[in-house]
Amino acid sequence: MKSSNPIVDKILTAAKARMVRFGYHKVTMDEIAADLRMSKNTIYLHFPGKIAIAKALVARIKNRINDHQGEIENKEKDPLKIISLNILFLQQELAPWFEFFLKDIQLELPELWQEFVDFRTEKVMELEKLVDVGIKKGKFRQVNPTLAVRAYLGAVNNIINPEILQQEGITFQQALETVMDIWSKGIVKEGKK
Amino acid sequence: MKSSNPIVDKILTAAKARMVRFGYHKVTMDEIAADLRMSKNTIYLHFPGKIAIAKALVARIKNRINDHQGEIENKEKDPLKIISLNILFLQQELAPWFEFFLKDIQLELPELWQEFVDFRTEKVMELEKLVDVGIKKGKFRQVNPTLAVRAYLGAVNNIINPEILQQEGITFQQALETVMDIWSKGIVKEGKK
DNA sequence: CCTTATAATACTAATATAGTATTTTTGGTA
DNA sequence: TACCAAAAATACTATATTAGTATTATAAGG
Repeated sequence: MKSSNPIVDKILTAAKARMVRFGYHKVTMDEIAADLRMSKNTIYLHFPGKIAIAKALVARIKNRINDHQGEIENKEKDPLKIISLNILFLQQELAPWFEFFLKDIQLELPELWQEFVDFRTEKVMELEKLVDVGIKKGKFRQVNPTLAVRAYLGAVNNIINPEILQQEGITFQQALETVMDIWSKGIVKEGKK
Repeated sequence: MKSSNPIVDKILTAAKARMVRFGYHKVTMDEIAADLRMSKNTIYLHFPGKIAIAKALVARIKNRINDHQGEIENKEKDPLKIISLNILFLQQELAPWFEFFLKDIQLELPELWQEFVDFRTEKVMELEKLVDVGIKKGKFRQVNPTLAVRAYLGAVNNIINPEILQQEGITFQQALETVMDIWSKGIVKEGKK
């Protein structure tokens, strides 16, 4: 993994901070420079333009996730735990980008958007394989792995939300355990089906 | 429920079609007029401006959902079924707006955004009460109703997706049944816990 | 006090678009 | 045919936005 120029890194970090919140289009080069207390010219010294920043951001997130990949599988043996940790990590890293940044990118830089989506699909498919293995081993019920993973992803996504956590007076970790609990055991009491 | 001018209705329908896909900001009055093969002046005859259209759209969706409210409860008795139908309807009606339109509105017309979010919260809370009743009656396990409903909403949201349905070769209805199945019974085989 | 790097500032040139004004077309009616 | 709305087509204005560049000011090191 190539470690990049620290200034380049600072620029990307500042760009990410804004673009994740407001989208690609609405963030101006002036704002990024102001955040960094850096001249706009200095930014143009390291990047040929705004588009290059978007591309670098996508490259960075892909690297980040790929770097962390595989660590979990070495430490955990329980397939439920492996799935849970993977989904947690994926959602934490990827979800923020979809909210605003990728909505803009989808319209303004469709090739880059496709690259991001393909990457995500690839990662999700790896999770589906894990569920599939669980089914084959007789540990899971005969559910559609794709739908099961998507359902879990959506559920986690909808609960990683500071507002709700605060409102419910629970920690992030507790919320995830609850979702995992529902996903694995369901909400219906046994014997009541 | 007041039935509005048919021209006003046409304008709103055209505006919705675009704004749901591209957001409020990116849709121009010229585009709406072109879609309708109608002069822009005619639009301005019925609406004082673009903002008024956004407000009317929000008002219309609220009316629509409120109108359909309650029908389900009269027809169904099984709480699981009631929850399922309610979540389905809510997600189908509301989810498309969040994708692009509300992202823009959140930044450009925050009061209107708040109105929409409050409305949604209100509806979700009604669902939580249903889960709560299920728990009190001993039909459901002792799960956090808020998280359970959010998890379900997120799961449904992540599966209402033409691409996935096609890829899996299943119908919309089948996908919903799967999600309901997982949500109620979990993915783990009984006796394997 | 000179030099270099970068911050601060100013500028340009292109683009977009809400809203209005004007002209043209159309379809109904006498 | 001639007239007359009403709405479509077209043109225009006025404003805002902002990527990218050029210029000037400032500060730190030698």
